[in-house]
Amino acid sequence: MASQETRYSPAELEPRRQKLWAEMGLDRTPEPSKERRENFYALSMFPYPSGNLHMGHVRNYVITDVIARSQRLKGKRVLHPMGWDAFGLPAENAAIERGVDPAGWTEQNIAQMREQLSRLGLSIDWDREVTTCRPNYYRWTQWLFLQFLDAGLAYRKEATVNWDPVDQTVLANEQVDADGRSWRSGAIVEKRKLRQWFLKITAVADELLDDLASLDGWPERVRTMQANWIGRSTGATLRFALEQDPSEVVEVFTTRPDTAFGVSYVVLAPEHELVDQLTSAAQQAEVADFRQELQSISEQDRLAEDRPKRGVATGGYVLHPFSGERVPVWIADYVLPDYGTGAVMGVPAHDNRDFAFARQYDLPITTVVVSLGSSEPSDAPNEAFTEVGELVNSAQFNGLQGEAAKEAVIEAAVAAGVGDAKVTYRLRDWLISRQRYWGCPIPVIHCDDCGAVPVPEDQLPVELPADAELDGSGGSPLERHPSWSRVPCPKCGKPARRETDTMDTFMCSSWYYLRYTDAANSELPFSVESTAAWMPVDQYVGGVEHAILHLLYSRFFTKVLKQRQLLNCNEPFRRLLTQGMVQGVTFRNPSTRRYVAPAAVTDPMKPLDPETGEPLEVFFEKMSKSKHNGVDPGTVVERYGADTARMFILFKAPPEKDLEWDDADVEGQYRFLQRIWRLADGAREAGMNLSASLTLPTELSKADQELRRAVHIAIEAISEDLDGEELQFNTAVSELMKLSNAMAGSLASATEAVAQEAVQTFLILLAPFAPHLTDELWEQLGGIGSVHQQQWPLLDAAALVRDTVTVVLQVKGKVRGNLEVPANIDKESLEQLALASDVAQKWLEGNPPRRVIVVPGKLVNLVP
RNA sequence: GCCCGUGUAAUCCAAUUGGCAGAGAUAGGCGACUUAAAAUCGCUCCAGUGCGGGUUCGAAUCCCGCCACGGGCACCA
Repeated sequence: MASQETRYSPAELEPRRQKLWAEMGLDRTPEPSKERRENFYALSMFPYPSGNLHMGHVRNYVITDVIARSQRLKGKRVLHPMGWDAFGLPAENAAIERGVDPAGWTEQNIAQMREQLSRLGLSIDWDREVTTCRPNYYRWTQWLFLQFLDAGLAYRKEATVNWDPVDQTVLANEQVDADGRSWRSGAIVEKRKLRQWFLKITAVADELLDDLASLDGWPERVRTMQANWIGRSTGATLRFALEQDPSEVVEVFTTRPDTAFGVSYVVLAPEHELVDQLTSAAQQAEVADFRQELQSISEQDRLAEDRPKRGVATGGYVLHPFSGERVPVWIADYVLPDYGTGAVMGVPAHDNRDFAFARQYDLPITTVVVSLGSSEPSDAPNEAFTEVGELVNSAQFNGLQGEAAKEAVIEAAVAAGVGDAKVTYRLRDWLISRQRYWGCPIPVIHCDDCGAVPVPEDQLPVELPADAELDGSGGSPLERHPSWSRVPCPKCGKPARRETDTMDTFMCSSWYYLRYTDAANSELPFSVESTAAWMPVDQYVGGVEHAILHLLYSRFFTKVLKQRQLLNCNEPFRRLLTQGMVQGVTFRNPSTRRYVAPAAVTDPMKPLDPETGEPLEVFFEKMSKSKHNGVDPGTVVERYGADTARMFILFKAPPEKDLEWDDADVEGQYRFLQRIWRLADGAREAGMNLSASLTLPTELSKADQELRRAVHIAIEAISEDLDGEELQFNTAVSELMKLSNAMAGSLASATEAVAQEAVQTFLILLAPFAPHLTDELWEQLGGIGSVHQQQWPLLDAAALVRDTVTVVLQVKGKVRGNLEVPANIDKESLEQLALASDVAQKWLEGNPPRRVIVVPGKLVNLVP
């Protein structure tokens, strides 16, 4: 009879399996258990619905899906949801450019992306889908804003803020990069003085910083980035009274109160409010010129470190808080108005900046700290001594050292009423106002008599008007709307105006993971019970670009909601995996700097510019349209199937690392899955039936033992890769390949029960990675139910045991031979065997070794 | 300048955390099958782990000093 060979055809099989899963409700979240540890929350950072799924999304969601699927097989109740970060500028810009409706445009994109996502076979519970731009979601974003307002953590103030001239809105500090560019538009931001809404994230700065230590499931570098961003520094304020009016003081912040007696001058930021009062008549013109000049240069230039420090004397004097001596007051560009108190004490002997400044303007340098046990201070040091040490020239503080010196000075300052211990932060309050239409309206009404009045809860949501004019003419579209903002004051009923700013979209994404736990709740954003069951998220997966932004804001929300007793967890994300980028091969002509599309390159081994014939540079870069190096997930899925795409992405690189897209490797994965198909085909033809109940014989042949060993090695290794300290999908896939190689050579000749165990185990282990193929084969081989409803295989430690092991025989640390010995041999016998071996005879030349190192099961090292 | 990460075969990546540098894959070479090609199967070439020291019986792994690349922070008082 001819063989009934079948073909692996993902295009036919994958949609069919997906349909079955949907009918079975396989991805639905089970009722959570009361026992928290039975529940597992697997979460991907939700996407902005641009309408186009890209490879970065695929990598993100496939990683989370493997985790979700494997946890289900391990018997956990899994929550694995998906949603849309759907407010944002692209929708509004599309409206301006093409006259489309932002809501319709967004919904259409969501439908399109949901469709693209569904082709990947992700086990997502779509019943809990969350869309931040829909009133039934943003109603609760508004409700939460009112919680912040009620807690005194939301306030409006006039401040110098970052203005994005391209997107025509303000931005939070976190949304401006080190080069002063907007995270979205890339435009250099401008400074503007505006009245805006802020959330008081600084109120929990200490918790945000200190609790980083508890996040041992987070990458170290993300924790460091957050710590740097929060930037806590501990020190003191000292007050210097004005000479001409001792009731006024200049307050400085310093981390080195112990250097107080080394002050030669005080420097104010040019913007400091006391500058005018301090400036003498003689210095008026010079001070004015200097301030004028600073106005004309950009923030960037002013802050560039390599610039020489510049300043002018105000002609005014203050009095030293301890000695009462006159201290001249300067203004200088290196003192920033919005850090600390906007004023510093100049201690040139012990601060590099002050030292440079003092040198430049010939100001006195007084040494007041010397290194421990050192001699006399040098009169003309050539650099600042910035370490802590022993105080000299410091009156009653002489001889004190290090921290004790700092504390003594602070204590004395407090006692004399001239200073306080003080902690400052780099972190600023979160600016959440945006002058745009497509965002969540801030639920506040401004009344001339009552001030800023919160919209009563029963009037939420404050919905966006559907008929706002979006023509890009500048200014807030809500503000220009003829009627939307005109409402009566909820308190007094007089005509009042709605707040027309919308919220930063990061507000919407700071709590979406809580909504998933209780997505249909119409009474509250989420119940305490539902978050208690699921929170914190067990595994969060997303890009490292949110190391500060989203991840810091979400931690902030969590802490505030806990204080408000709306939530009972301290940190939202227990474990965090930051996946690397997906990069595409890029060809560039080094002389013209132009990117050449890979399709135009005839020989990828020796790439030449099709126009000029010049050789091209080849490298990998983040996929983008302008570089012509994007690979469309849809095309790949169409050609090879979702399982191949998933396998490739997981196998090609460790999850945190950047991944270089390579068509040849994709082919390789496709071939692997085809081999699996043929392997199963063979087993089926040989009559394998997974539902047949077979028992392992007590005596196994050598070959059977080897196959079982391979199976259980795979169970052990893959379990560790998926659930251990470090998630390693690439090695898990290679373990699967190893097992399949072992099976290919031995399955046909193995005892029936051993072969069945091997195939069954293999399919379950592979199921999280290639869910469609494995489910199909499971069915073809007569398995009961779906492969995804099975139990994760149990490790049989006995199967790993070998009768004999090969130990390495070293002489003086160099490998000189092997020894095949019983696995359970004791140390002494192993040593005897080693000494008696030919290798020992040959290399020791009859002399007894000085030392013998025996590592049981591994090696014997003879040291002559 | 400071902090973090990464350097292993032509390429992507492993290495039970101090124990034979190679598991897996891609590409290449050879062979089998084929009239031929593709597919498939089998075999196979290629590194002593970025560099220089050190600790150790033994180092990719630990320590010290460098280099390269990537990322973060940066006049923060």
